[in-house]
Formats: sequence, C-alpha cells, structure tokens
Amino acid sequence: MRIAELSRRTGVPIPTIKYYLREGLVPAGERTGPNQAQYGEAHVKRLKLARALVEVGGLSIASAREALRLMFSAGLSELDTIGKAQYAMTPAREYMEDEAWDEAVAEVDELIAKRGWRVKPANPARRTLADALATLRRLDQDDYFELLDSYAETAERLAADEIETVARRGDLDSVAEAVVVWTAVGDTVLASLRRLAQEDKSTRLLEGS
Amino acid sequence: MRIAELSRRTGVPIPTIKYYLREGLVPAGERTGPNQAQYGEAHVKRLKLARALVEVGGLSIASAREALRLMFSAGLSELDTIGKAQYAMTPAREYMEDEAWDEAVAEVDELIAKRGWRVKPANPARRTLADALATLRRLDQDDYFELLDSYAETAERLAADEIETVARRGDLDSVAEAVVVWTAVGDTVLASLRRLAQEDKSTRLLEGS
DNA sequence: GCAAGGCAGATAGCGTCACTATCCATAAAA
DNA sequence: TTTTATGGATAGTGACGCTATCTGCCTTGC
Repeated sequence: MRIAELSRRTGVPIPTIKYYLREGLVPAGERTGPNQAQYGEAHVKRLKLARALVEVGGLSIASAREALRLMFSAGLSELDTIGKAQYAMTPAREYMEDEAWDEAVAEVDELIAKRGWRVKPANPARRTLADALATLRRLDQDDYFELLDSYAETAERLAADEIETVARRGDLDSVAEAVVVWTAVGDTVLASLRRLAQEDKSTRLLEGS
Repeated sequence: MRIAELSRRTGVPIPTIKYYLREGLVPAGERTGPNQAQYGEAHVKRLKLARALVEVGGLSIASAREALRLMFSAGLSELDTIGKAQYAMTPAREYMEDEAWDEAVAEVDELIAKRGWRVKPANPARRTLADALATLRRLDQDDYFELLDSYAETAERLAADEIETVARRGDLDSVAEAVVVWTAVGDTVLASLRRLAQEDKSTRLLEGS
C-alpha cells in the first residue's frame, strides 16, 4: 500500500507519518522507484503502536523510538531486552538532592528489601519513586507513608496477574509487545480507575456524615 | 521575607517564581511599597505545592493553577469542590471516535455499574479510561481485558485506604490539599511500584524456565 | 549620606518539542 | 495527457515553560 492508505488505515495524517519515518519510529517502506515505496501490514501495526505510546502513554518521540527499537530488536532472545524496553519508557529527570532525597532513597531500598523484590539498581523507577516520596516529605504529607505498604502490596498483585497473563502468549515478540503496551497504557488505565474509585469512596463517606 | 529567601527556601529560581506569580500559581506578596512586597510561610507552602504538581505530577501550568485555585477556594465547604479539583487535574484530549471507542465507552459504563461505583458522568477519568481501552482494542491486545476486573478491584481497595487515611485529618483545607497532592504524586508512586514489581515477577518467571 | 546591590513589574526572548507546510522531481491515475 | 499523488529534503509553526533584560525604586552596609 502507499502512504495515503497507511494514513487512512491508522488515522495518522500523512505529514506526521513522514515525520515518524524521519524520526525512525516507523521503518522505511520497500522502495520500488526513485519516489515510490510500498508499505505493509507491519507498517500499519508499527504506526498504531507508535501513536499509542506517544498519545496515550505520553512518551516523547525519543523514548518511543527507543522502546520500539528494543521491542523489535533481533537480540530479543536475550531476556533482559524486555527489561531495557521498560527502562526506556521512564524519562530522565533531575532530582533535588537534599536530606529528603537521601531519606527517600533509603526508604525505597528498604521497601524493596522488605518485599524481597529483585530489582536491578539501574531500574529508573527507583529514582522516580524516591523523587515522589521526597516530594511528599517536603510537603509534610507524612500520613501518606502509612499507605506505602498497601500500595506495594497492590502493585505486587497487579504485576503478578500481568506477568501471568502475558506469559501465556507463545512467542517472545508478542510478549515484548504486550509488556511495552501494557506498561505505557496500563499506567493510564490504573490512574483512571483510581480516580473513579476515589470519587465513589469519597461520595459515600460524605454522604454518611 | 523577600523573594530571594523564598527562592532559597524552595529551591525555585527567582525568575520562575516571578513567572508563577504572573500565572497565578502563587498569590502576590503583601505590598509594602511601590516595588517591595513581603512573602510568608503560606507562600513557601503554596510554591512547593505548585512545583510538586508541575514537576512530579506533570500538570500543565494551567491545570496546576486551576487545581490550586479550587483547593484554596473559599467555598470549599461545598463538598464537591474537592471533586472539581480532581477533575482539573485530568488534561483534556481529543479522542478518535470509531467503533473501538464506542465499545470502550460502553465497557467503562458497564464496569462502573458492575462495581456499583457512583461516579458523575462528567468525571473526565471516564473518557481517559475509555480512550486507553479503545487503544488497546485497536492494537489487538484482547487478553489485557481479562485483567480489568483485577485492576478495578485493586483501584477500589487503594481508594478505600486513601480516603480512610485522609478522612482522619481534621480540617477540610488539609483534606483538600491531601487529595490533590496524593492524586498527582500518587499516580507516580503507583506507576513506579508497578514497574519495580514487574521486574521482580518477570525475573522470577524467566529464572524458573 | 551615598554607592552598591536587591526588588517588583513589564516586556521580550529562548530552547525544546511535536508536528505541519512547502517545494521538487518523478510516478501513477484519470 | 492532464491531473493528482509520492518520497525526500528543508523550513516554518505554535504551544509551552521558562529565562533575560530593563526601569525606576528601595534597602543595606559603610
């Protein structure tokens, strides 16, 4: 198919497709002439995937490219490729390194140890979590920390369900795809559900008083 | 205190404080002359709060302003103000309205009904969730939907814990503050914990095979 | 009392990001 | 044979979150 059909099938405007091609989110089509190329189903899929990561998952173009690259990399049989794809999805940030930060880092390490989680030191989620906890401390939201165990418990159960479900898929390619998509879009799903449940609970609470 | 100390206390550069003042994220100081103003503890707190919403919560300046405005609004005794503050934190987006979208909207309604959640139709999380589910459908990630109940269950338990903890606070101002901060920063905490737990579970799974 | 520096407020500028528009030579479609 | 579409290159756009500069005034240290 040509670019117009690719655009129609995915809902992505042609100039945007060209941009994604330039940025390497979508591989080039098969050239059939100086100014002609053919695209296939793989391109449709890849384009939909790229859009989902950027639009729903909120990834930057650079992060999405990296995640997609790892996801489709040949050495995917090396098992840590999937983990690296996850890492690529956490954008780097600068952290304010004060006492609250040191404390938060220690707290994260402790939590991981307590849960017996086996997590590499390089996992960027460690820093992101520490930053969030440090922020809460700086805002004197101390009672939030009572909830941390409950959060961790919850996260663990979710992860168990997710990994179990995804492991039922046969091929590794398909597993890698699911991990990336579920991570990116799953954040949104979970956050939305949490907001809905919060509204319900607070409505009931206020009604009872 | 003057602006230099405000900057020192919060770690926010002076030009940025001036920008936030212009944008209404932080109220003006008390004027003591044509070009002098005094800031107090309230300004320190408000500034830290604004920074947290923008940096950790990822809110736009406009969303943060709205959330802060509602959070400190006089009519906070009207109970739905807190809910509105939540709504302000979900950025608006455009949705692709195809069959997958209609299906997803119905799915969300069904889920809410099944759970017995009392949620206003205006809650923007409904649309956000529908969009995420529609995206997963378009990517043929059908097995994800097996997890939805588990996600909803999880979200409900989390919300129950959160509301219970926050309700222990005495004054409504403090409750409103916690709701906004916990919503914004809590998303990050939960997402990070989920990633950490995922790495653990997948490490164990791969090791066993 | 007086120079040096800080301050509020206004205005303009900057850098990044994710597109979007234009142009060209060529190729396909009507 | 017009007309439209295409790939690739290059340049432009608009939003966003700051950041820099300027001006007239005030505070501070000597």
